[in-house]
Amino acid sequence: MPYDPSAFPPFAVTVDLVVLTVRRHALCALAVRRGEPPYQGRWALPGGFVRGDEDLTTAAARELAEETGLNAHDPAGPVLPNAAHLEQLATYGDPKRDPRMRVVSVAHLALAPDLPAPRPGGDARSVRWAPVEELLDQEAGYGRDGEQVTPLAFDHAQILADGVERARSKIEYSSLATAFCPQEFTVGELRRVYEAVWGVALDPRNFHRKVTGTPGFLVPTGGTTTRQGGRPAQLFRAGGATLLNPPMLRPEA
Amino acid sequence: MPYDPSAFPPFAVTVDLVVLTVRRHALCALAVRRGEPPYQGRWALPGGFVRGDEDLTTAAARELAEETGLNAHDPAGPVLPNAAHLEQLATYGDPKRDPRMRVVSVAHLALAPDLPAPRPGGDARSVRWAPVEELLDQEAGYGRDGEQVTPLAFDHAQILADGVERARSKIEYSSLATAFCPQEFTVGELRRVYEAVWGVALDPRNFHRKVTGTPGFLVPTGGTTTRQGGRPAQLFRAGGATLLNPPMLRPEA
DNA sequence: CCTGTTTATCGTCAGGAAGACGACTATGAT
DNA sequence: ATCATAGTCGTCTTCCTGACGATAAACAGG
Repeated sequence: MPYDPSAFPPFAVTVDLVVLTVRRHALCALAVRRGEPPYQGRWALPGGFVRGDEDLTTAAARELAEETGLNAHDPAGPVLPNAAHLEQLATYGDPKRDPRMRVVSVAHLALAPDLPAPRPGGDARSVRWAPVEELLDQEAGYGRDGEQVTPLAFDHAQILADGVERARSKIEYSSLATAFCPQEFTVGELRRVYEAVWGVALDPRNFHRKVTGTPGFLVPTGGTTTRQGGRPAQLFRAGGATLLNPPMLRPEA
Repeated sequence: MPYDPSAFPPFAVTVDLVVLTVRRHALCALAVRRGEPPYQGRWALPGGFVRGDEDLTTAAARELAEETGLNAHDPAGPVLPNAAHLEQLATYGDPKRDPRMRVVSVAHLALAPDLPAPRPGGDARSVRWAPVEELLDQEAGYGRDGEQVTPLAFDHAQILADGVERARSKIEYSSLATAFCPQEFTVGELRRVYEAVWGVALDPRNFHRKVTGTPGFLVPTGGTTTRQGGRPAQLFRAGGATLLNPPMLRPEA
């Protein structure tokens, strides 16, 4: 019964990317403006077709590089300067999600540090970092700079919401928040990542105690910096630990 | 560039199911024997093609019903007697995972209580509950009853391992362990679920304090049972809570 | 130079949760 | 009657967290 090669409906398979970063104390996602129907002129998540000989993760990494110039971080390989965390998020396959044909999209989640160049990819006008709050709040109407904000194309609002929720919960029990930081960073910078992703204020003293007391989370590099103003802060790199035990606790209310 | 309808490679899309239950103090998964090449005679996860007009979750629920007679549990609907938890697990799309053609499989995870009828589905000889340890340990060679055990077909060993890991971590911070129990169950039965899924022994006194002290986890029904021998135990139903805060802690070593 | 502001870092204390484990209870089996 | 088996309630110690006081090291401006 299964696998009759002559009797299965053909699908198009795409990858869509939720690329998150923290800019100006806000969690932002990469959005591209669609140049053709359907949803012409609307913002959408970057993505594209999976090629015939390509793995899903490979396709996602390729799209990520095309849009941002970021390399997917290979846990086995060396630490690259432009490395982003990349993982599979979920797969969306409602028969009506694309009006033209049956498309199944394997969404991926990428976490990147704040990029010096806002739009290193191909065409500049149609790619931007937008606060996720702005992209998800369909009632907002207008963004920060007066640009009209309409709901994201296709089911991308749902995909983005799922990606944001994944990131919010995953930084609780893993060291993934460091993926939002440059290679060297301070405890305060890491704290501001948590505050931006969770949208809450954290006590600097308790946060400092927690992260410096978790073995393998942070490794001091010896240097200090004063780029945030105030007293110089120690610089750290991400340690080898990936799972935090006990986890960071996200405040309730 | 994206979505040129004439220029995308066609894929077959399937759903594969990791159906877990707890039988005789062991975590077991549903396996079907393949009747045709490739991997003829090997055990595999149940699954099948997604139909042309069908959502992914719908396809998974349909396959689950076909193989086990279980209904997928709809959180919004009433509590059905034969309801299993069903959620999307991950998607597997290596170009070579099926030697015949390009197949992308959206794996789903289902958790079911121990079924009175071991193989309620279609053909009986070729479906069985097997301890996951047996299915995943490719060196085992022979199962409990002398039946030869070979590695699962395709990449199903990886899919099963991912599903088991998802279940193991998810019962930590959610009330999902109750999906392995009948509608009414005792604290001891719930504890044996945790012990089987995690493969560890838990202190009955601390476990009792924890689960009865977590608001919304368990609701006493008033009845008692002595089906486990010993002193009669209170019967409970699953409460409304889905997230456990603080979570159950999985012992380290 | 002194003062106020900002950020970083250390310390203290009370409350809650978890692991270890003793004690008692209510069944059925011998 | 005695024992074995499960279930349930308590106690104690330890660890972690949240709240928050205090000090340190930079910069800005008068």
